[in-house]
Amino acid sequence: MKNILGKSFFARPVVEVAPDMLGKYIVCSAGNHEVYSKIIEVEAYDGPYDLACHASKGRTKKTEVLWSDPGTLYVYLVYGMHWMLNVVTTAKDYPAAVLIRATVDAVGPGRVTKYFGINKSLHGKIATTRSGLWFEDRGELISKNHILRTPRIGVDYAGPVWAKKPYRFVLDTKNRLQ
DNA sequence: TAAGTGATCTCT
DNA sequence: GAGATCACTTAA
Repeated sequence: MKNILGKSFFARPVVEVAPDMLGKYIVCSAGNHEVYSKIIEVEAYDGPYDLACHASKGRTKKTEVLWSDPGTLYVYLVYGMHWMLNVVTTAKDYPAAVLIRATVDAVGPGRVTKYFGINKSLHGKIATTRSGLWFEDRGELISKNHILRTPRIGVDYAGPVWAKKPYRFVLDTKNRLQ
């Protein structure tokens, strides 16, 4: 069973979408074949008041994609060398996104994008059609008991409240095997 | 543990 | 234009 995740999947509060993405697959078309991998770790960034979310810095040329339709890809470079892959969620004109932090084949957000060959060319592209990059539900059921919640990584600057929000979702190691 | 790397933002 | 700041990785 391979169901592509559509706009309705992403058009929900980001703290609901994020854990639901665990166990789903990222699929990326590469020439005449497809590269895919199962998602095992994500983080949620929720709106203009979340100081860890880029949208809290204001709507700029860099961040404006966050205000796009749910299912839009938000890709940007950090530390001059690592691309981060995010998916816009919730609703158009509400800036929230899920950061893909790890798959079974690539642990670490910078390594995920390297594994799939992702760069700025996907920034602003829609992820709900079978072109470029999209997400699939391959029928793997994930029990809530197997999802760990922790604070997000690398966002200490966001202040005591937002830095501590348990917006990081990790699939229990026993359930990572493909 | 710290260097590497570059886009972007916040002052001048 | 200069300086600071990053949702990180790697090698040591």
